[in-house]
Amino acid sequence: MSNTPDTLADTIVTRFPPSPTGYLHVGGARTALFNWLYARHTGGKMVLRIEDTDTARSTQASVDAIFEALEWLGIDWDDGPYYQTQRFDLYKAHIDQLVASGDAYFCTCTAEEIEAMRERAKASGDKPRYDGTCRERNLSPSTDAVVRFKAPLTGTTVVPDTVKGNIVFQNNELDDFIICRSDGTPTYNFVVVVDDITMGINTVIRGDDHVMNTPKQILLYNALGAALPTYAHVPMVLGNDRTRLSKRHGAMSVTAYRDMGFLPQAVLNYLVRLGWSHGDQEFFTVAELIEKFGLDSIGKSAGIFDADKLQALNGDHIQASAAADLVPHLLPFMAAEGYSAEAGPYLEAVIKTLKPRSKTLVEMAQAAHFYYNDPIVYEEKAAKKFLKAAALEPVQLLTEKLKASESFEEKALEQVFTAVMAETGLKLGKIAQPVRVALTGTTVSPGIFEVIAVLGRERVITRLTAALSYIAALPEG
RNA sequence: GGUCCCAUCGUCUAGUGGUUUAGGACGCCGGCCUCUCACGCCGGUAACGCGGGUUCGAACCCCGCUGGGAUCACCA
Repeated sequence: MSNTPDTLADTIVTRFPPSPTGYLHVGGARTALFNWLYARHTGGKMVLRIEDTDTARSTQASVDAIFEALEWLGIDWDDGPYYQTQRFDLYKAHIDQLVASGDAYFCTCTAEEIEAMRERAKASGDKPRYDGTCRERNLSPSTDAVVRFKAPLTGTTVVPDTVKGNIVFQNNELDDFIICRSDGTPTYNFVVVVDDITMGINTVIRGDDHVMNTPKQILLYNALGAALPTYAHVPMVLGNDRTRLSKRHGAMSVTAYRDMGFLPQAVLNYLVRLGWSHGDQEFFTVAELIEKFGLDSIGKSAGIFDADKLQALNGDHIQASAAADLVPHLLPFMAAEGYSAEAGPYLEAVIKTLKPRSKTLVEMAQAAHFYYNDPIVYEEKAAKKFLKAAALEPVQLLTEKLKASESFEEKALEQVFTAVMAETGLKLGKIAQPVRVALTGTTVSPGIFEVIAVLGRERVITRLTAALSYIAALPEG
């Protein structure tokens, strides 16, 4: 790993810095996606950085979960993963630098004293913040001292933001925030800046819940003598109650959507459209996104996560996918449904019949069950309505003709049905429904000719014969 | 409460002063297609938060209000 900043000034370098305190949720995934798309779009690079300085809450399981989610989404990176806990020496050096330059100082105020300060400020209607007790005391390092950044008391700090324009903060709203805890570990706002500088990050795309941190970070850039990155604070993704996404909003983890039968490209497509637009276009392939994504058409207002729309989009992506490409995604869901299938022409033919009628892979796996399920178990209502005496003659006739038919192509099958209709005088519905129940166990399935063609002669004859026996065994009446 | 951000159909959005009776998508409701359910197609429902300006003309520009959100740690 290298700490050399990228020297190619016009190469875009973005980053995705998750903190491993849980799974990757949809909001985080969108942030990763925007950074990734922008890097890919510009031919730049994306850095992955694990922000694990909160050792109490960070877990390896979370790190693994994040990798797993990113991999499923197809989001990769060019540099890293870096772990902040492995960079403490670097942070320490920068803290020393700021202390030496007079931009930071040691503070020995206790938690109680700080608390009292806040109470006093609140009582007098002021902003509760550090009052600068140790600011000019020139204290030396000691075991219980923290290091505070010496923030300017007057003036303004402006955050130049690509999405929101210039955001102006009064410096007297900021206080001397802590950059190094009494246990010697650096704090978030500090490590982010040191990392972004040393990793050569020149484009920071993140949720706008970070805008309040940005002036502090800008002050740090200034003190460290580094050039500011381009900022793009993207509006947040909210739950349907319009508040920050959290546990109570139900499924939030990216992998939960994988497990519910969503395609990664559909999730990506949905997420990118939540806050970014390209005219009226709704459907995008990943390649198209890379080609078209840009910071200029990111919206300004927060968006609400809408599972219905995701599902509709998932249906579109299923429909747009080649059957062969769906195979590896579908197989695990078939296994979960309790039956096994194997990749091959049969599965692909099955998928073709199901693509237009499936919103998720779970639905598809459920709907595909009958193609593999022998013998067919009839749904009670379906059997009662269609597998009765009246169906005996046409189904018998159809079975005979099917046995004799040379071809099992849909065209030929249609002719067979036409012949049966002519001989029995029945309409197609009267014949197709009993056959559908005989072949699938239900009244709902893909087109009857499709089903017969895909199942093939052997299965069809076996199932029709079984249905005939079933009807024959029925008690009179 | 302070600070900051935001404001077009229920939701995601197009729209950057006149081409707008405000378009698309999801959802919802009808209809068509039809061997079932879907798909598809056709049609419908539904929005510029309010009040002031600026302008010959405002969804688009300015101000105020209201509403919503974010954030205020020795978390990240």
